[in-house]
Amino acid sequence: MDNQATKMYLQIVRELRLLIQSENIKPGGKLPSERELVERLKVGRSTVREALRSLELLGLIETKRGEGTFLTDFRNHKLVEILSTFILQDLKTVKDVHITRQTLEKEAIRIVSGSPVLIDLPVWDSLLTQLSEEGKVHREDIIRELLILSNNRLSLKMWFLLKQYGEEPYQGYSDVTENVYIQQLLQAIKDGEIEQAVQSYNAWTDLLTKGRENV
Amino acid sequence: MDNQATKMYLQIVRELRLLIQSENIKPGGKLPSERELVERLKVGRSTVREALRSLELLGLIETKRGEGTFLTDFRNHKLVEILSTFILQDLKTVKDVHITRQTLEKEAIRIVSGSPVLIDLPVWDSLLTQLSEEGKVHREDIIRELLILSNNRLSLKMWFLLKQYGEEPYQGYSDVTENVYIQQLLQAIKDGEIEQAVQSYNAWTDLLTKGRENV
DNA sequence: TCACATTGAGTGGTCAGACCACTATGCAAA
DNA sequence: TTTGCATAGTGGTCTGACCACTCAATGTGA
Repeated sequence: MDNQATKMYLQIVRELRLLIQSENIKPGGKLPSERELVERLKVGRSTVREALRSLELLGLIETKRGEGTFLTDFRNHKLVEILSTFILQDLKTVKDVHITRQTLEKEAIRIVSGSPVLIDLPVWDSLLTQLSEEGKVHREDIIRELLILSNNRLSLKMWFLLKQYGEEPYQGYSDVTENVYIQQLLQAIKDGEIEQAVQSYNAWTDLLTKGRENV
Repeated sequence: MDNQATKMYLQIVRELRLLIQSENIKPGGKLPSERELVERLKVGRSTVREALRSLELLGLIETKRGEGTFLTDFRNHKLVEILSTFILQDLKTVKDVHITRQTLEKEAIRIVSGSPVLIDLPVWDSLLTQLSEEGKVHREDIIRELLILSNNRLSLKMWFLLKQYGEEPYQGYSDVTENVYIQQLLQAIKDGEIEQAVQSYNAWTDLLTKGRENV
């Protein structure tokens, strides 16, 4: 019936976004019933429900049996609002996604490197050891550790989202050069050398990005 | 059949996690087909699909028509736990919002200051003039200009959102000290002195934030 | 009139079955 | 051996049917 590459339920998620906007449905407000959405969007109910379930798991909507579906009242949960734009709207420019993501990563590096407590954690030595013994450490493992330690859940959450919705631009590019940068980064963090750490990060990232086209 | 308060599809999400663990399905690995899950979990296929769709929107799984459902290629299944935790309870602090926002602002400053083209724009002189003549420039005007010039729509959008949904911690705090920092910032941008610009920004922001803590 | 019980419409929750579109696989034909 | 095609298996979608629940209109008895 529908050869679209984009899956129907994602289409519906977008439609819902527009609907909420055009009908000015506010947090706590009621959305059209599933059966009404079926008519208006000309899709099956199960498909509508797949879209709604996804949004519910994300905390964007709330369903009450016998009553209806409601926009989550996130007056106190602004996080959700931010997440919703990521999910509901298209992040077109891949480049923007990558840069923003790198911004978050760099800030995490700055925060961690600037914390006397965090730079003394054994994890850095552990990673350095792994690097020298196994010859490889996954980029994501390091970055994730940094984001988590920087202790900003909002940033961490955004990072996850950006990571998911922007394709991974860093291919398995393991070679000696990369390992040097990684080692520099880890060492700089250990030493609390903030700008040196960022610089190593940049060099590392540039190396991995270079393999790609002039995006 | 099921009067449980917990919704079935959430139950299935949990079951899936257990299943992944017990069968040691690794990232990239294949999950049981929808029809097999129906038999094993004794539920309807649409219910299974609701659970799968949610996980897909979260980026935890990936589905390929004609092939099957696969675990997204994460390094650690710890990610799943972390994400789940986020979904279940959204602990956010206003502080996180502010810090994340400042991260975006600082990156914009770095980008603009590092661009020979951007630092030569007349807008900086214009703002400096306004500052000396009128004795005041709105913080938001400057920051917005920076964000826009940094030419990253995603960051700009995120910034707007954070600004809108996180309360504004910086209110009319105009005094001589603040103007000094603003002037330093603008001058540093003009000169292309990246770190000096960031430093001025930090001092400026600290000043405004400090005034608020006493409230 | 008032308080309470009943009923019915509307809504989300779940299930079963039916197609469709796509993919991989194995077997038969060249 | 290589090629081509039929087929089984998979996700994608739709339909219709119940169930469980909520709410408000309705009805009923004191």
